[in-house]
Amino acid sequence: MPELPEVETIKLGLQRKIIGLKIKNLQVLYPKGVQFDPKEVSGKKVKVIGVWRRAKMLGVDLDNVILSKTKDLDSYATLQNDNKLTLLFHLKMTGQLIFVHNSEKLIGGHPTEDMKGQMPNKSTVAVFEFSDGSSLYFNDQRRFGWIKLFETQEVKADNFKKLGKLGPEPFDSDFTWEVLKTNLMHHKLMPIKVAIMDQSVISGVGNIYASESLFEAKIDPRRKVNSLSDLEFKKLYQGIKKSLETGIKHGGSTRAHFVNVEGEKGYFLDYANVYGKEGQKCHDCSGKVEKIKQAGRGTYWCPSCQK
DNA sequence: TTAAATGTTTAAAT
DNA sequence: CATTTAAACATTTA
Repeated sequence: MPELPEVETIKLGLQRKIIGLKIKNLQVLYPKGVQFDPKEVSGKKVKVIGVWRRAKMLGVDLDNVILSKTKDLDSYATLQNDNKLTLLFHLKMTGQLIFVHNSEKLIGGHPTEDMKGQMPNKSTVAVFEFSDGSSLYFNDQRRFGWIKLFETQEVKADNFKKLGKLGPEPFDSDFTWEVLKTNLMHHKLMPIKVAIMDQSVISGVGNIYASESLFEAKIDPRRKVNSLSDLEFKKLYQGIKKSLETGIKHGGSTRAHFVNVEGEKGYFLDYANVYGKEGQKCHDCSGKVEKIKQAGRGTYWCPSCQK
């Protein structure tokens, strides 16, 4: 599930909580979801030194050196990394990462009721047990998600080339509306909503934020890419950034921050303008939100203000 | 019972 | 060859 904002939120949470911890054991409950030998990271010999995100993937850098203190958690990992290991997570549609320490819980990913309950549960794929007694649970209802193990320098080389053909990160400074237009125009005849979700066009936008972005930009999701004007590409560029920012601001689709048993409040979908709002009144006009199907996926939009 | 669910890969069709 | 669509993956829930 998680799209960029959800994975970003999880990243920010884990950076605060697991950096510096040593992995005592990796327990695997669903072997297909863990594509390496768990012994390679078990036995207290590796320590978490960094957590990062690329597209919808989450990386956890491991090392066995003593670290000096740094404020910037992002650059932490890149300081010293030669021939060290990196865990790579993809949560796909229904993945969750749940960090538990004493009575505290950090949850992120696909929102379900059981994520608040006892761990592990029936959807638990793997459990990282740290030497301080805390644990990180990787749950995945539909079991599409996975964890892989790479050499850090290998996975980070050439702007994460190993991870596939990935478009620019939406918040990188070299991502401009012109870049967005150029990449989208590789799919001239595709409906704009379908094209936005291609990860080689732009990284991290999935089904929720594609609908939200087009609503922000007031563009009909069925429009062919080559029918957009430059002004509309600019509006779409802004719409993508705005909807992703809003998602991150609200902690992604899940709370994804610390809670003490109580405290479960709303999540991003409560703030969405159109996603999941079929039949409801449009936030911006007097129209009604509709749902259509595009490339096998649901698209939500307001026909009266998205032209 | 059928459809759909926040993703990606691969095969098939155009 | 390039582009686009559909199926597949596995499970739960409406």
